[in-house]
Amino acid sequence: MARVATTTDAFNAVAEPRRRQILDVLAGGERPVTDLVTELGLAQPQVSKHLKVLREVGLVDVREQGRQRVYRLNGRPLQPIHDWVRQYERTWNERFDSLDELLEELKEKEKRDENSGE
Amino acid sequence: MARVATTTDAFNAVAEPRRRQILDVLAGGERPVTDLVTELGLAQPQVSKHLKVLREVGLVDVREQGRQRVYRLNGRPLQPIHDWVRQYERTWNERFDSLDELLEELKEKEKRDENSGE
DNA sequence: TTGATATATTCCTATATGGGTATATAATCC
DNA sequence: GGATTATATACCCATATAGGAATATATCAA
Repeated sequence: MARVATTTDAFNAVAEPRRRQILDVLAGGERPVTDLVTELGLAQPQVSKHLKVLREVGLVDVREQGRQRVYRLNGRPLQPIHDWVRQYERTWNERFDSLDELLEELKEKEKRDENSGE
Repeated sequence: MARVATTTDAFNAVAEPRRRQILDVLAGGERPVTDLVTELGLAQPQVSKHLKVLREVGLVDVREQGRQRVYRLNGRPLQPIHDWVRQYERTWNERFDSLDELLEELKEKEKRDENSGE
């Protein structure tokens, strides 16, 4: 098998830097494709193809307006990424003071002790 | 060109679900490869290859212990992902009450107005 | 109708990948 | 030393990219 499809989930869709750029632009408000083309300095077909991927994972919505397709950001599919990464925040952040994180720490220690006794 | 290399950054390394699984296990404390093999139910060479990718982006560190290689999580490379995704939190979260986010909102509106007048 | 503009789709190609399998390497035990 | 255990690497293969280029499709303008 090859790599997981880019359209599998937001994790994969967003791994491509161009697609993150597109979302970053759309974060500033909805845009027709041509705007994205000029702002990204990418060829039009490539932009359309990236938009297709983003559409398939639900990260953007389209609205037809004359001959233009206006794309709008929909961040919801990013939430699973946020949730997953957030669990690791304490691994790079010194301060972990909430009760929640303290409990996480304890669970970690438990598992570590279990494991070292083999 | 093909897809961006998995070893380019944490975004790409972590897009593969198996590698997220590995990190999830390592979040419970450092582990030798064999433990990961049994916990993931994956073949040993595959695990080693995934670990190599994770090593190359700095998401894990290794420590030699006899004939074992004990892998340990290093979450720091995840921070850019966290930072990027966090900017989109308001797109799925109803409550955005901080001044910071309010300013973001205003900037957004500005750009949107600029854009609609064309 | 003809032409121009906006966007999507198709075809091409090079490339990296992920799993499978076999093997290399190294440490440990007898 | 020889056997076993732990891990990494090499090789093969099917596959899905991402960009490039050309073209299809649709809408608007004159």
